Amino acid sequence: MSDLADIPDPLSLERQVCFALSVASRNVIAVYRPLLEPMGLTHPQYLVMLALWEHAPLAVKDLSRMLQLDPGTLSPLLKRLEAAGLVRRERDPDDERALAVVLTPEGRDLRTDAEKIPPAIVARLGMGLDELQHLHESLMRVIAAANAANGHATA
Amino acid sequence: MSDLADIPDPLSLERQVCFALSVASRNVIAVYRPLLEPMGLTHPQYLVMLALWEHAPLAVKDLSRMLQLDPGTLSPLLKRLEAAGLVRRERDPDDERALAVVLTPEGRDLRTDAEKIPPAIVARLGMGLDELQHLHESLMRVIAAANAANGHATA
DNA sequence: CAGCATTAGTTGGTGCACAAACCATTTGTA
DNA sequence: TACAAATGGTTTGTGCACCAACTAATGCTG
Repeated sequence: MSDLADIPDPLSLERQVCFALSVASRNVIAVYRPLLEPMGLTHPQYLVMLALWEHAPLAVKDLSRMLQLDPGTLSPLLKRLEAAGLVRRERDPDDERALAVVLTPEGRDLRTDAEKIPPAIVARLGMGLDELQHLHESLMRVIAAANAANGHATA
Repeated sequence: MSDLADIPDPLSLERQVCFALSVASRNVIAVYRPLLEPMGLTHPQYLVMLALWEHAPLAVKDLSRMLQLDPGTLSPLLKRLEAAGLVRRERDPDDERALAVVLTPEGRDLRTDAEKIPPAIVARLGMGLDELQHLHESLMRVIAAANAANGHATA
């Protein structure tokens, strides 16, 4: 008679793949929170600002592709950023459907504060840069694998 | 004159740490979604069921510690699981404050379906088990580092 | 050029996540 | 034994995240 207690539990084992990923994500974001809060940003808003500092102006479609986020998620988020005075949501004159999200001067200036965040995070985590780099490579492979599994283009 | 374009952008570079983590988490959960949906479970609910299949009965406090989730998140989630007929929320007779979350027969039976999920995920991702194992170890180190940074006990 | 499919964004609904305020039970102690 | 502190959960409010349905502008094709 097979004793279930003897078999290494696949549910317990595999739980670590998805579970560790979501816990790591949430807990690392929690490290960002006290640093972002004085800037008046949430973590997703911070990511949007990163994209804009690098590539503004951007359409919702572009942000959606870069951040791999639903337009339905970005739409209200961008309105909050606009209400905070960091961005403006204009219409692209060449295509009246598309939005051109641009930075306000205040939004541009916030970059100075944001530059202090990465070193502060690394210091708080107390992990080696090489290990973080290595983790990043692993994550990129998982992202590619998940995107392929979800039928997204490999781009 | 310093040309900013020449400097490797710390904001763009570091973005990968937090950003890759959240994208990987969301996109891997998206791989689970079509498998969990026919079971009537969301991914967080699946994690709660995993904990219960292994350790029921559990108090909200125990689930909160195991899954590293706020009690305020678990409370309505457990009510939805109860509404779905998978768990019952009883009172611990020894401590009327504590809840004893127990599995219903339907909740217990669902484990049979759940056992098909881990291999299906691995197949869909198409990644080697060794690489997943390696990723898991990296994630555990990040979780420990983040917990330390957030002032949690190292447990 | 008329009409239909496509594309860009928004809206509404459900559910997760966190923080703060709150309530009830227990525990510790003066 | 009364009462204050601590503990276990719930509630409320804000903000993500996804999906499906919708609107408006554009493009394509007969």
